[in-house]
Amino acid sequence: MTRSPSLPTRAKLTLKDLAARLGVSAMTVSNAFNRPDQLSPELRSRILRTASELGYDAPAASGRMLRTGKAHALGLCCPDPIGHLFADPNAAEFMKGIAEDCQERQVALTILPGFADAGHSSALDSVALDGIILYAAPDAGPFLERVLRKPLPIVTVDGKRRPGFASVSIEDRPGACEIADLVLAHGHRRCALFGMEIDSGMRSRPVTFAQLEKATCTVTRERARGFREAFDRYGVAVECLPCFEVFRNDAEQAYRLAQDLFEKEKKRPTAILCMSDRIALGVIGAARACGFKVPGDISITGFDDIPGAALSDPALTTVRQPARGKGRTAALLLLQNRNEAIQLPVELIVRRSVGPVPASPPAHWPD
Amino acid sequence: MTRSPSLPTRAKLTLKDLAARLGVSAMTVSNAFNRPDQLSPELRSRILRTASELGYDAPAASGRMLRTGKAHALGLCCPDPIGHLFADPNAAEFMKGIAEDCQERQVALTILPGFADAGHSSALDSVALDGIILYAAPDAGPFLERVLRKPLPIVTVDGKRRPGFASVSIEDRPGACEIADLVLAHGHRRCALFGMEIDSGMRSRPVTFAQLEKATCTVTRERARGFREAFDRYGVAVECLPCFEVFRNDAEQAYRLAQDLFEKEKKRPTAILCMSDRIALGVIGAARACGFKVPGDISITGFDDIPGAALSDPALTTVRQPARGKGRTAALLLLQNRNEAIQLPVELIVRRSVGPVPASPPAHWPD
DNA sequence: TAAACGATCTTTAACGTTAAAGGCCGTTTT
DNA sequence: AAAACGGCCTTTAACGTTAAAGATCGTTTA
Repeated sequence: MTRSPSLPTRAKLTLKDLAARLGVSAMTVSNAFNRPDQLSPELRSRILRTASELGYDAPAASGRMLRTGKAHALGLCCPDPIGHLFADPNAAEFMKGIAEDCQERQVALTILPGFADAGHSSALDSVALDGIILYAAPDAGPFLERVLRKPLPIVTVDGKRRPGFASVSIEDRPGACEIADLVLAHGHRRCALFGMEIDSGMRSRPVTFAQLEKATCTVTRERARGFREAFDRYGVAVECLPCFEVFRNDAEQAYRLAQDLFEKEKKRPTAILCMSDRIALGVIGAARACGFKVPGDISITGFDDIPGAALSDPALTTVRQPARGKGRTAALLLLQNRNEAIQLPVELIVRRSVGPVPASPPAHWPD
Repeated sequence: MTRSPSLPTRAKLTLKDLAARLGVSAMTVSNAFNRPDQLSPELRSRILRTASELGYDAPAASGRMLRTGKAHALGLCCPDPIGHLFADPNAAEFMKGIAEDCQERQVALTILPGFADAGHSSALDSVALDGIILYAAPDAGPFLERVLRKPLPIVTVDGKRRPGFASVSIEDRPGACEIADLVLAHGHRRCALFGMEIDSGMRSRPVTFAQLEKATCTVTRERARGFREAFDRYGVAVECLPCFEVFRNDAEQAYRLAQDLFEKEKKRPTAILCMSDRIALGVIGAARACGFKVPGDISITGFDDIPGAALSDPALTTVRQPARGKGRTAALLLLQNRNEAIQLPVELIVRRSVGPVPASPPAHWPD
């Protein structure tokens, strides 16, 4: 099936071809497209008309890029599979923020695929970009190294701050501390902690608090430390709390881990602190599936304040982070070539998922 | 703040510079990166080592692109603001599908910004791409024209099929017909219809069925026609049904329109057919806010089967479309340069949001 | 022993564009 | 009348890369 039998075949035309055809210089044709003030209106319209007739669309981007050095595209690097950016509501909000800026400035947003394997064949080297947003990268690893070597402006988001690179992050630690404080102030002492991934190992599992605190994933680590600050203040030994690592921030995995916890754990937590709303939503689901009332039997908190957090049942008490603002800020730093480290504020959002410690434990729970 | 004071300043190095420094030809350096079999391992490692020392990262993408003609990127064009792609669950699933293919083939996914205004300055002309996925484009308009003129492989998704262009769509009409049939088979006759946008006018409003049927937005139009087929079969005059256009498929807008309908409309519908799950979810919310039971008082149906559809209360009866498969297929057609028109099947998913016509109308509803 | 070969590296010539400088000519300034 | 100017178009020279063909030389084949 041919493209369009009626139209003149789109043999690849260039500025030069057009120029030859018109009897003008290539430069003049270029100017017709890019700098209307550089030639007479008549000639310009003649050029554009002929271009249109011949099926010449516009100066080729690749030639222009080589010459001008501008790719008109911002790259987004993310160690997780790309689908994650669309599946995770918090990531999606972040992307929306970037997208808004890109839209305004007429710059494309290029999502880079993760690595297939080693070797120099990765798309990272083949795609033309004006800058890179490195999202949620772990503290180290070959992926990171490769990206950081790129001779491009780079801004790291939700990652370790690196001297010489722009960065955007949020108040992970203070936020975690504040919400843990809220839970502790309600009298809870026996708590369980659900965190995001610790490193690039792909699994969900029970872990120690120390492991969370030493996560190579910055966000996990910082939120863990925030939790510790609050627990320390109340004299609660954080090492004794049951902790869990949830792979890729997935609600279902959190659901399963929580179910396990509810079924097996002897010491019953009266509150569960989750490092993300997605996890919290999964845990709430598990709690209800096991017959517990939230917050009557168990209090549960989240982090992020994703759009669904207010709509859950019960509405989730959480820490709001400006995910979209994070995206806008990152794009802005890149587009304005500003090398700054910016930390955005968070806000405690008290809804209905935290209550006082239940007078008596749920009947069917072993004490 | 300088980038990295300790490293040698990243003056822009080229293959040539490196080659000169090493005393070899530029071609050999190029081969060191791209075709290891073309030179001795010793020389290659010497080259790579020196490159690393000098801070030469990899052959510049812009040069490579010009020479090879490959951009290693697929473009995504969407007439709506980019944020939509992340906000709309169905669009997000579609994007995930594309992303999966891109990931596998190590191709980047470039999201193009919509148009700022007229003129040739749009990113569409400045960004290098290997192909374009045109998503949910209306049947006509300047945006469309511009995109279709591009001398690139193009696949239209959820849009009008055009001779000479690849396309991917789903069974919108049969799906709509089938679910309308289900509702009618339950005895419902007095129905209301909620559709997506009709054209690029940005508003939500009551419309006539004829307007829906003539929408320039292909999906809206096709689903309307599917509805008509079913209603015709049952001898129900579709022209008399209250219809609504919901701007940008937004749940909140649907909520408001539905509230209006419940408050003002004399003839009370016993069923509401929505052209998307998002709309349906909004309508369900409005129904409950007005004190109606679903499906006790009103039956409500959706379309798409987004992830949230099964989780809503009541679980939504809807038509499942393979949104992710749509994405994969589109990317595949582009990457394999296949010029085909593919229509993917849909499936009726019966859950709990459709019931029989209530024996008596809700007490507080005027008859 | 001559010819063919393979491994390794080099040379040449684009790929399509645009920044910068230059030429030409009619008009205005001094 | 010479000089300066501005409008309009052209020339030149990259931008950084790689496909294709060529050179060189030691080794294998006929």
